[in-house]
Amino acid sequence: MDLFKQYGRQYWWPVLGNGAEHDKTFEICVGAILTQNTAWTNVEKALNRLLDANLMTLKAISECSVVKLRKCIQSAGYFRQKTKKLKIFSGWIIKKYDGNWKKFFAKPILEARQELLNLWGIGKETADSILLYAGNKSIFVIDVYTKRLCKKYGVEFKDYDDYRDFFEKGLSRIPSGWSRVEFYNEFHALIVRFGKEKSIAIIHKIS
DNA sequence: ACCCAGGCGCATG
DNA sequence: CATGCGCATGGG
Repeated sequence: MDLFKQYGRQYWWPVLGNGAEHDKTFEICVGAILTQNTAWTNVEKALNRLLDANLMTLKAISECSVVKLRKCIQSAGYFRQKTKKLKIFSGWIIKKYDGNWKKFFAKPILEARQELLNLWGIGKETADSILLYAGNKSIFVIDVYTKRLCKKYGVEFKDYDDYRDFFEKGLSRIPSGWSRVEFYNEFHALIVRFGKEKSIAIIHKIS
């Protein structure tokens, strides 16, 4: 909470306003995939290019040519892999859920998570980001910053899911006025920024 | 000229 | 099981 007082809301996702009617849930998923090991500034450029090209929809991405898609997302790096990832992801949600997010997010959370993990190109962090930020599911997202923070305080696990349990159990009391989802969202964002700026701040009593 | 960024899949020992 | 490596761009 000290971090929160210091920095305030981070407003991570959502999202590019830009007036245009596009699928914001999808935009979050695209961002989650494009930002894999990549600076967000580079991802933003790619997202804007996709918007400008009217490609920020499931249908458009899954139907557009590989060459065109690559050009749009080039700035986000690893563009060959990421093009494939976006196409696989889009094709899957269209085929299995008629492109209807509600149908997918209606599933029990762990089933939904596993299904994401079964897709090529979606690992645990990306899956959890999609569930939390796109699906508003209460899943705590772990990334390198979170692990670094833990290590600093002498907490280490070998498995990703052990970190996740640690935070989800440790953060059992949610501050009043916050939903669990909002709190996870904000907490994760703060950790990332905290890591970036190497600020001195204290998170106590996590567990 | 390096190093890093909101990872992941795959090959190797 | 657990490391190691390739993937690619742009900013410090």
